[in-house]
Amino acid sequence: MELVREFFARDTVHVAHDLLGMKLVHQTEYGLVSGIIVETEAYTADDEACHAYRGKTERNKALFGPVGHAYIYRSYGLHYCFNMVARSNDQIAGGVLIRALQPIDGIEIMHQLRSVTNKKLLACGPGNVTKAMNISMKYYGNDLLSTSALYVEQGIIIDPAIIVATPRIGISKATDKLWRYYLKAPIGN
DNA sequence: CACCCGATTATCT
DNA sequence: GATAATCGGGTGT
Repeated sequence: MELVREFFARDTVHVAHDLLGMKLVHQTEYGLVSGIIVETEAYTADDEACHAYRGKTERNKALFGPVGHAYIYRSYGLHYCFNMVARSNDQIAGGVLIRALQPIDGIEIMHQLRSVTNKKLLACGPGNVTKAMNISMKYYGNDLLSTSALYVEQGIIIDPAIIVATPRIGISKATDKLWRYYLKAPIGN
């Protein structure tokens, strides 16, 4: 079951919270890989830690584009990080960083794409999510709600009681905002 | 136009 | 725990 566009046309922080439990699917050249989203972070245009904070550039333009599309950027010149564009009508830009997945389909493929065997660590960390899912810049700006190789769909229902909010990781500004969400307990299949 | 540094991670000690 | 790898915006000359 696919998500509706309106899901992403809400406050970025709410979307980041609600994306937990959703399923990210990628039809790769090696086969189908998918995982349940278990960790996210919200970034909005009025937030100093957000790439869109200083205005629109060639690199971050997707954050200003249509909601439900992909924003992908290179981090530290080495890794790729995957975001979903989400914002309400009164926000000019915003996105949700996908920090970790619980692998569901194509676990063998992920093993080949990465060199770790521990399933818990397969797609843990934003750079590792893109590596394990084989997501590259070719999906920059792609619609994640239309039928294509890379999309999100309804996953499992998460008990709000097991969702934890903490400051975001790896940033030096706006660390007072509790915009990182993850699951306190591992989820069963 | 040069310099600085980051929404990170693998690898080494 | 510390550090290298590596690239393109942002900032200020």
